Amino acid sequence: MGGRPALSKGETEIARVLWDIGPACVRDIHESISQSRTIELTTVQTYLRRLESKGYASSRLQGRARIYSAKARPSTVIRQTVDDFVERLFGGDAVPLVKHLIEDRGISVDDLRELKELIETLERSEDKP
Amino acid sequence: MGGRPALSKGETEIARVLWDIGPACVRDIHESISQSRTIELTTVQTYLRRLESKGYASSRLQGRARIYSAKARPSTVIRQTVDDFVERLFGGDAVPLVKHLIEDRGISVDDLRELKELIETLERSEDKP
DNA sequence: CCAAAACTAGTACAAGTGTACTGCTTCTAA
DNA sequence: TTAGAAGCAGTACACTTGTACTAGTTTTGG
Repeated sequence: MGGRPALSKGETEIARVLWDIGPACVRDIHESISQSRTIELTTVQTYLRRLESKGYASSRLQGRARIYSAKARPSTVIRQTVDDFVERLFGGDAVPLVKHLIEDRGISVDDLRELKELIETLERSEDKP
Repeated sequence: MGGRPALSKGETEIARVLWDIGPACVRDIHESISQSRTIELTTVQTYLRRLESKGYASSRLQGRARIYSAKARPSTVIRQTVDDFVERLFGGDAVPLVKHLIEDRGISVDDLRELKELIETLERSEDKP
């Protein structure tokens, strides 16, 4: 499929920020991440370079600064990553994972209701295809 | 937390087999995996050694053969792995992942019903704690 | 008894990852 | 106008991971 090599943990962290704050320079990303943990600016720089070389980001020089933008859409990346994860840990069956998540994850009553509605909608649409 | 280093992809594959078929020697595990993909026996051996050194398995010699047993319970490992995963990809919020899974994963009508019941049970129990 | 089979322990090694330093260049403020 | 800040590209390096070979040791079928 996508052909892109999978993202590592650290790369995913950076990609999320990039999706979040949109096109940004190294410093912006670094600042965003620094709020939750310590990391060197040059480390962020390395990740961004790797993201670009794997095809998940692109960059252009704007004046003196290099601006990075996400290239793959989050939904695509999430899909691939989740596929892989479910395969790895549950042999491809998503149901046990869903159960684990809703049972074990302190999901709020409101969210539960919303999920239930989502399920009901799906049931209806699969009932009469 | 748990102190154990995280499992890699390949290690997880082996650990799942170990949970599945219970204490087993290298050859047993190898045979089980060979049904779905090609892998050298010695590769399996290496994985088992690594599982042991990371604290996820233990082994004893039974006669000439070394028998490996899982040491961590699946639920524990799954919890840790899922925690990490949700954090990494969704900033700790499980709801989007659940949505993705039930919307996008071709879950059967029967399973959907079951999930709905699970949710209803949870709603009731959280309603009056 | 002996060659082949079954096992193990040890070692290897390239690719990927996390983390970061260095050194060069261009702005900018005093 | 010049020293420090801000950028960037390049390089480094130890650790992990995936994958496997090799060389020994014990067992076993003929």
